[in-house]
Amino acid sequence: MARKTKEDAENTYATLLEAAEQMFFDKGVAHTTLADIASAAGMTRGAIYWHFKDKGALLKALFEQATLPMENMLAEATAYTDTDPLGALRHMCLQPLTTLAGSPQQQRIFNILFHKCENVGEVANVLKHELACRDACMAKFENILQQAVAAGQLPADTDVFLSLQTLHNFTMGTLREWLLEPNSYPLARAAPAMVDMLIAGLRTCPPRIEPG
Amino acid sequence: MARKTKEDAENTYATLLEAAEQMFFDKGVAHTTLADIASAAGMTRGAIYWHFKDKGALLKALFEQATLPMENMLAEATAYTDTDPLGALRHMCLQPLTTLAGSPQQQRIFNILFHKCENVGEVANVLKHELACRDACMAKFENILQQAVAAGQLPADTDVFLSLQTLHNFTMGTLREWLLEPNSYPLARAAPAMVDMLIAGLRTCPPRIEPG
DNA sequence: TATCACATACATTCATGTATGTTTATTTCA
DNA sequence: TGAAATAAACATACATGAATGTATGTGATA
Repeated sequence: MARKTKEDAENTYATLLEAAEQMFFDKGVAHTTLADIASAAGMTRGAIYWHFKDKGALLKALFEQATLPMENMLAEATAYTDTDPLGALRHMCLQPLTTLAGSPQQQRIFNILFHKCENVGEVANVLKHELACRDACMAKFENILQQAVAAGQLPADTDVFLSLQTLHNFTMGTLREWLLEPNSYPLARAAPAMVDMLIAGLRTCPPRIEPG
Repeated sequence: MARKTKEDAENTYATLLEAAEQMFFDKGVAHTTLADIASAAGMTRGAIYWHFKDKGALLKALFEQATLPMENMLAEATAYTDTDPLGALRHMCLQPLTTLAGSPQQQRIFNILFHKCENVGEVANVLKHELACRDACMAKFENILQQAVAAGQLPADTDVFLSLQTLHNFTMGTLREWLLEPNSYPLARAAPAMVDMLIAGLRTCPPRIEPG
């Protein structure tokens, strides 16, 4: 057609992102063609090539929406200072689980991340940013764990690194596995019990620094 | 070339599988062409089309190698009868972690499973078998958990289902995350400490059956 | 009137599937 | 037993379709 108003253009930009999200979710990143996305958005590939360089740029724009909540969590957790490290830890473990359970859009995006894309080549490059965000989160986590040890909430010989890994692995695994069958159990209600169990384990039998 | 002896043929079959494994690992399932695989195996696509119907059949054959250890674990766990359910549980949680840590080939295959393929369309169909195996494992797990409750090793009001999910999520998450950076820590040595922590949490603060 | 925001048309590449060729191990039969 | 026939185990060649990127067209808007 023709030139639209600036608002119209931004609208089609968003529409294209939504269509991409839907198509990636349905057919996987590698198997969705730009024609698929354009068609789902009710346009042609011309619109896509106008707003994005290629499929990789589309994916990157899509995933950048997903890192925002992570960064929010980071900022929020920083507010929780040293009054109750273990409580902060609990909160930080819970946060991604409950927010995911409450946001269908995040569910689609993380479903794409976990199950609908290959971590190779161009996509891997896009995911570098996610990894950086993850590392920042884990650094924060480790910091809080150390505070918990220092505050006497955890045994002195706790292996902070392994504790960190355990919590992280559980969290990521829960996100991934729950997304496979979101109706198998209510994540938002179940998450507190799960996390409390982990923290109880952390207090009674934390991973110790191994000799050798 | 021409007709080889039967042994030769089986040899090329295995070679093709190895090449596919390597290429899937390097470039992802969707982005590896049959020409890539054939070339890596030192042959042409003719060989592939002779031994396999298409790429999906190749992938299926490759993944069937991966389910074998799972089924072994299942059989092995069945041997552990009701003398010590919690001990059996510990063993079953540990098994996949330690075997993965010890088998480079399993590491490649599971890496493909987790990070190098899209769970959509044809591939999703191939993975149905894995899911079925997983379900069998989880049923066994649940059974053992119930035995542990019955034997008094776990509180009577333990939510067996949620306990199961928690352990399962941790296990899958650990496999996935460790494969992203296998050198970040020695999984085989770390796994016992991690699993013991989880089981301690299970004993001291298991997920309870929620009212409502 | 220029340019924005697309749609349309075109050229190219690439992967797939199939059809056919080729060589050699088996089998068969005299 | 030995030669011809068959069929196994691939390689090669070809046809097809699909996806991409780009080039160009076009109508509204500022």
